[in-house]
Amino acid sequence: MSDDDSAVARERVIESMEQSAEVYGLSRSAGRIYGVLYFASDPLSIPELVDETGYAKSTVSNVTRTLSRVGLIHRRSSTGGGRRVRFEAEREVWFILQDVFQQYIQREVQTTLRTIRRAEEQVPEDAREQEPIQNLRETYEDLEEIVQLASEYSAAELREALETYEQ
Amino acid sequence: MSDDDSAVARERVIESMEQSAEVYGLSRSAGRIYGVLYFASDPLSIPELVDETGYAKSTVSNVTRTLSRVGLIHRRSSTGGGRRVRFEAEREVWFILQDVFQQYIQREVQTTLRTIRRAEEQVPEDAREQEPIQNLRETYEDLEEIVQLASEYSAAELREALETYEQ
DNA sequence: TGGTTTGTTCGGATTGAGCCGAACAAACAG
DNA sequence: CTGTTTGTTCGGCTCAATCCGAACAAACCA
Repeated sequence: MSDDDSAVARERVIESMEQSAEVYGLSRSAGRIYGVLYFASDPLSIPELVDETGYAKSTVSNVTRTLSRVGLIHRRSSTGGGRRVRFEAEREVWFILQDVFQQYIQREVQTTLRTIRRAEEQVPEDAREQEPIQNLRETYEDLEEIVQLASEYSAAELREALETYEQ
Repeated sequence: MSDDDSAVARERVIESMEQSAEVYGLSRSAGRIYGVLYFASDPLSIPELVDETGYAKSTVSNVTRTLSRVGLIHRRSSTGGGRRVRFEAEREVWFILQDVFQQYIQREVQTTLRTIRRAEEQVPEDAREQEPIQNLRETYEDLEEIVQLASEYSAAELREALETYEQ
């Protein structure tokens, strides 16, 4: 029966999202809730998400908050200013990856670079520590530039930039 | 006193490595042990690492194993085939990042892509699930190609590829 | 107004990761 | 051969994350 096939396929993809969520530093429940919203044809409320996922109301409440903060889903304050809140998935996966990129990698690279630079200023000229710190700084400067540029391109542009390089 | 300054600078960088380790899915102890080895002028044995880091012998043993597996440090079986093992840091940070890239991101992208493709084959032609799965697949195909190409370039090459694109 | 639905917040149970110390195994030194 | 050094493995402790249920607050409905 084709309905079954659809359901199975959908479940497979959602399970895959659960796993991906862990890689991105989120919980499995976050992956599942995002997945359910990704396949939903309309925005869902918290009770509906409770039905679909089997998680407790409190869990759904907390997870939707973090997912909204990170930009994976969007809060649609219900029409009429009512209390009922609905959530919609951000379906442009590339946007999500860019966000994660910026919020995690870029921040990480920048703070690391700042620390390295301060350390490099502090270390005496002839110290044994000077060279390794300098090497570290140079790599991270490359990295900062790469991450900066990469975050500005779309997936297709990025792909093309890499494919056409080295003529 | 310049020795102090060196020590402080070194400690700052190592603390930064502790933090970075967490981002890469490793423990803080892994970051510190790598850091100590990164600054060491010679390869260090487990007892020496215990002295330098303050961690228990068992912790150092376990952490060095995982760090070796991931390629962050190298096991130097002692001269003469003795039992004593020494560890040396991989100091080409870009190599490390490439490895992490390949072992985590690339693997993750590929397994996800495989799951998506299987799901896409299974889902009926006219099902509501078809389009979102197809979108997902297309993004991940771009992503796979990007990650593949990026992992083959050096930091400088990658930087240049992005900088010269679309001038 | 009183009852129902929705969403948030709190405390607690469960689980897993990280680290430790002790026991063990293997190599070496005397 | 005996004692020491080195490295691994095992069980246990602690802490943090995840999730749950209950209590609460806010909006809606009759």
